[in-house]
Amino acid sequence: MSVTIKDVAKEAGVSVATVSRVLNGSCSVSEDTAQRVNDAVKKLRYSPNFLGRNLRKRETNVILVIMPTSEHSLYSKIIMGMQKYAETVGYDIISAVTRSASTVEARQMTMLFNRTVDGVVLLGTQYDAKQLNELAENYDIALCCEGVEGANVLTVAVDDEQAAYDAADALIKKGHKRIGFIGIKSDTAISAIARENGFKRALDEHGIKIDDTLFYREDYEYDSGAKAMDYFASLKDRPTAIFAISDLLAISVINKARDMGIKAGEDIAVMGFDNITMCEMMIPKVSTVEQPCEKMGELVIAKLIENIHTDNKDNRYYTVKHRVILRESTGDK
Amino acid sequence: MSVTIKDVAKEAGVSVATVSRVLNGSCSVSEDTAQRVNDAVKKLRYSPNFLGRNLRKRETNVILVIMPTSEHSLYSKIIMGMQKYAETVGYDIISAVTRSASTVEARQMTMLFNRTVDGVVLLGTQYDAKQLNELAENYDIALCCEGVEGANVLTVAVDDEQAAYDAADALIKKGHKRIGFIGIKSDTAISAIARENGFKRALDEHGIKIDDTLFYREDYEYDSGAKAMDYFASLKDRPTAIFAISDLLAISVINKARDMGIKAGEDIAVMGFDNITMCEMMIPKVSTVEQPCEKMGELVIAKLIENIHTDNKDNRYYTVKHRVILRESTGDK
DNA sequence: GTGAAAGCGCTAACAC
DNA sequence: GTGTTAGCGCTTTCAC
Repeated sequence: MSVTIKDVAKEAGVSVATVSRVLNGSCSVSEDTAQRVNDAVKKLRYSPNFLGRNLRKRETNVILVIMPTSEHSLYSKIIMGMQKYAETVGYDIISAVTRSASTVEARQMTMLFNRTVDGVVLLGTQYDAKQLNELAENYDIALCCEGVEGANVLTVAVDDEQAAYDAADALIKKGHKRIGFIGIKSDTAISAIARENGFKRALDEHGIKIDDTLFYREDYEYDSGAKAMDYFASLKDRPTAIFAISDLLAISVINKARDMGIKAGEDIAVMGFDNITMCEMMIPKVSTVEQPCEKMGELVIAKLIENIHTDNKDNRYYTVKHRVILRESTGDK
Repeated sequence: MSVTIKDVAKEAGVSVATVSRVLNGSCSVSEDTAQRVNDAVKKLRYSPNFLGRNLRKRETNVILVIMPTSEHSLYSKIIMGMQKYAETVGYDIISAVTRSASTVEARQMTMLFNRTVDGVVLLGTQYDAKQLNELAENYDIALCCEGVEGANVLTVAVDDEQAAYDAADALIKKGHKRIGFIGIKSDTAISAIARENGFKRALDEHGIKIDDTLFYREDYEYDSGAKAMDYFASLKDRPTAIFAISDLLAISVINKARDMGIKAGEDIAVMGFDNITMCEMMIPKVSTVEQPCEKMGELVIAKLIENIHTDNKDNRYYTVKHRVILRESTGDK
């Protein structure tokens, strides 16, 4: 049915070895034979079977990205960055979605174990440090966006602590002293923890006392932002600003506030985190902390590919530069 | 380095054939040996190399989804539906992004040619009917979301003509007679053309004369919605409603209108198309036509897998049910 | 410069 | 019920 290297060899009147040489750009082939082979390839519309090639070469030049959801423009942008870079070095990026289920994640990891892919990037994972370290011993894996405490695995992420510090700092410099914080309940999500720590440090360094009633913690679901707003509005002394550790939460806050007759950017300042595409499409446009998505994607793939080709694995934690972006939701233009 | 079926065989004291039988659930293995093999597998942490397996079986159980962008929740949802279904039948879905470049699309298609995947679903494509028909002769491909005129290729999509008709019908029934239409300039995007046709038919059947000045056509970019709004606002007799063939355009219209002091849902009705996640997060919430994403994903994968396993290819055009959803942007609740 | 042949890891037909 | 072996399509020594 499908045409193989043998067919091409027969058609060109050469051996399969020669065909292989031509296809892989070996120099030790006469121009004349190369021409004949190329003609045969074209005539038969031959496309080499990568299962055979990869089996032989023991590599696939494919990297798998595993993520909790594909409905997050942050991830889309990171993957875009990965692909742009991968393309330049002859790799392909494919992706799979876990829906945050560890069973699904484990299933998808089999593509790594069974050599369907050369490496895996985890954009948030259910694995713990111990499991990751064990995996990293035998396979090439990397974390992106979200590190794992105690994991000695190649990681690329922003400095969440400093980023949250800078966000809070920006709010404080605008005169806010009562700032509500929206985080998540978790002692494993280290980005969330770091963001809370950075936020607290900013208050601290500016001599603002930490008021536990101004902390609302639930999860990343859209509704949680509205619930937080409900809560903050119920306080006798409402905060004048709110910092949410994700844009989606911030957007939910803004919408909920409007329902209550409170205008974000005028009556209350709201700052998110991530700089998802929607931030610019909202009214008001949402202030946030930008993660340099394409950069992160590029870096993690570059480092992972290096690891794939060496025994001396790089398991460092790379930090990329964030940027506070002030827009209408904090009263800026 | 990596452990193979041979190692397991040696460890268990059996032949590789027996190991293979145990792994693939052949019944003709004694419980005792099966136990020994399984023990060996566990002990050595063996995971079969799928390159070898797939090469031999001439299939990979992987389907590739190629799409123009990953930053579109419509696509994310469709892929989610694909994955949920694929999982139940032992297939994996992987995806790749073309950024609407035909060269990138062609490059990614090589994964089909070189047998890295068993089939491909195109979520919008740069190929024309002739090319698709040629491809479909030798490979298993399907279109989803967006058909191609004249392509005899398995396709799953909504009935765009009827869907747009229903959307316009809903606006007309609310009393609107001057309805602006935002489409795109293209004579190849058949969904866009069908939507325009459906829109016109609705006007027609309700005895509303078609006014060419109420048609604005550009592209799917976010900014185009704002430009359209600019244009419509400049008309001496402004339309009372606007139907955009994508939610993003509708959202852009709503935002631009607000900048102009025109409130969507009160001063002007706005209806989009797709029912992307953002529709529910906007203020006002956006009325739209829902495409049953998960259903579409499930159906196209089911049919494609059927095709993979038969010589009698199904190249029908399957239509799935759309649904008009009225929300605040058309003055509904 | 080119061909013959081994072998990547696996499955399946064929023996026994 | 189990082992031997051919071969999937390819790359890469090793000859010549």
